[in-house]
Amino acid sequence: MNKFTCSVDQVHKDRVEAVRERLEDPETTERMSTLFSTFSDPTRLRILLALQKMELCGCDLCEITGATKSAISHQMRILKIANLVKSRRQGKQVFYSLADQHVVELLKTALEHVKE
Amino acid sequence: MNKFTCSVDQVHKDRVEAVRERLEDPETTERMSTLFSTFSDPTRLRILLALQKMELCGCDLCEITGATKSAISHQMRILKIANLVKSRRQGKQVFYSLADQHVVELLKTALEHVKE
DNA sequence: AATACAGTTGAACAATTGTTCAACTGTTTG
DNA sequence: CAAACAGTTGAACAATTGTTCAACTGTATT
Repeated sequence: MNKFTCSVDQVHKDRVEAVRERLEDPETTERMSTLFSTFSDPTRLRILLALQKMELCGCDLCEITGATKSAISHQMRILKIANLVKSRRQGKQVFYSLADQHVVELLKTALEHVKE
Repeated sequence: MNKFTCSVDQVHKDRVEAVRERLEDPETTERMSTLFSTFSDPTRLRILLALQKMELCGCDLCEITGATKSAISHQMRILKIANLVKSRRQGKQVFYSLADQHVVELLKTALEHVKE
């Protein structure tokens, strides 16, 4: 017997095949899981929720989240790579804002879910 | 100077206050991040996407994801605790299905996002 | 009653990851 | 030009977490 799977002859070969055909491709699921990962960290999530209210600089985000400048900077890098936020420099400060409307929609759907 | 935050006297006390008032409470953000975490694992995500197509037993999920029975079982436990899937036993097998419609909506929104 | 199959459980292990620390760059102000 | 402030960077550390392994439970079949 195969160690990694069950003996499929006995269980729903038809169903497995049908699901396989309709299932999203590996690249898509990989992207989706990465997207969810980005939203799953408490600090990043609060950053996104805060930026949903208004544009904010790094120090504002430190104050709001209670994280250090370094921690915020590391997280903003991840959020920028994920194309979830954009930034603009104004003098000594860097202002961050949400990159697109999809973010808002995902936050809204999740918010509705946790509030039942 | 406070090691954990910046010297706020110099940066947007008004903005920080405004965001603080409108920001979702800690319990809500905690729940949201937990929800996103549950969706962020590739195996769990593919399980959810598969169950979106039809009800499946544990062995079907082994075949579809390529994971062992043990790994699937561990993940199903997490998904059940999170109230994302429900299960029913039929003889030797346990059939799983999505617990509610919110899951579908979240998957749909994320899917739209990654497909641009 | 014995065997086979589906699924569960808990401990151990490896991999990932968020934060901290220290040193750094860039911009403004005195 | 020097000091102060905002932010960046990379290495190190600790915590979390998904998988594996081995032993187990429960159900059906012979």
